[in-house]
Amino acid sequence: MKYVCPMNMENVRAQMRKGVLELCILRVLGRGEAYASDLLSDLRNADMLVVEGTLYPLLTRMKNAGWLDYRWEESKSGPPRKYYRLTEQGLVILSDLNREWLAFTDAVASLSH
Amino acid sequence: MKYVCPMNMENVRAQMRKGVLELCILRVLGRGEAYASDLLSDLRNADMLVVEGTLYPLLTRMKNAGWLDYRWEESKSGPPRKYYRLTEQGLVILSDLNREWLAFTDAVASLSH
DNA sequence: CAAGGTACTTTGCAATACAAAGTACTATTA
DNA sequence: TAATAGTACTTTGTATTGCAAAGTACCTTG
Repeated sequence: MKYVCPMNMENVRAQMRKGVLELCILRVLGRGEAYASDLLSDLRNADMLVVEGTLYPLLTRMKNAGWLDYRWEESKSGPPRKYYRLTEQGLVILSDLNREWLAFTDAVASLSH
Repeated sequence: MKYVCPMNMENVRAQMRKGVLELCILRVLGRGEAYASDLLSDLRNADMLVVEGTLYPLLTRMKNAGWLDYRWEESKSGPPRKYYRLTEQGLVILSDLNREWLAFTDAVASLSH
């Protein structure tokens, strides 16, 4: 069975999003703590389409890396929520990634001509 | 064996690059035809680290998608080279991706606050 | 207690970047 | 001409990870 290349615009858009998801999550959390649904709506409002199956594992990875931690909070309308916030290390990473992102967009711009 | 999260800065940088590699390649080819080594040095000059094992399969995928084609050219110092250039469709895709990239950087910027 | 909504988790698959090894052509040098 | 080095393209195997979809669990409402 021959491999078929799924090269198309929507796929490329998705690829772009992948690379900066961490940065985007850190940025949103830089505004204050939030739980997964908050993050999902903030990211979607910014046209950064994300689904649960992507976000939850990513939050777990970032938490394991020490960038985030969370506290449980009871909800009036459902199960308890994990409210994530930046750790001190997460703040440093956010600032590193912001710098990285600037350098990166410059690099892409330099290829325009 | 427990999965260990490789969440670190270098990995995130690599993720960022992945998403825009197609765009960068199209941009370089927008300046004129080029073969793989040309592309590698242009991309590296722009700090977009890429290795052969990444570039060659990607060029093949883009060619299969109809974005690129190539012609063979003899070389005085080695085996013949595949000179890639944008197809008409590739030009359209490049302009689409440029627009996409603008919208995308705006979206990321909107998350800053 | 059944149904529905919310929140978090898990599983399986597909896409793909990369390292590393492989194939092949040309020029140089002994 | 045989060996070596340089260049160019290809292939293979592995690891990462986004996503769809299904699963688990908690809470409220009728």
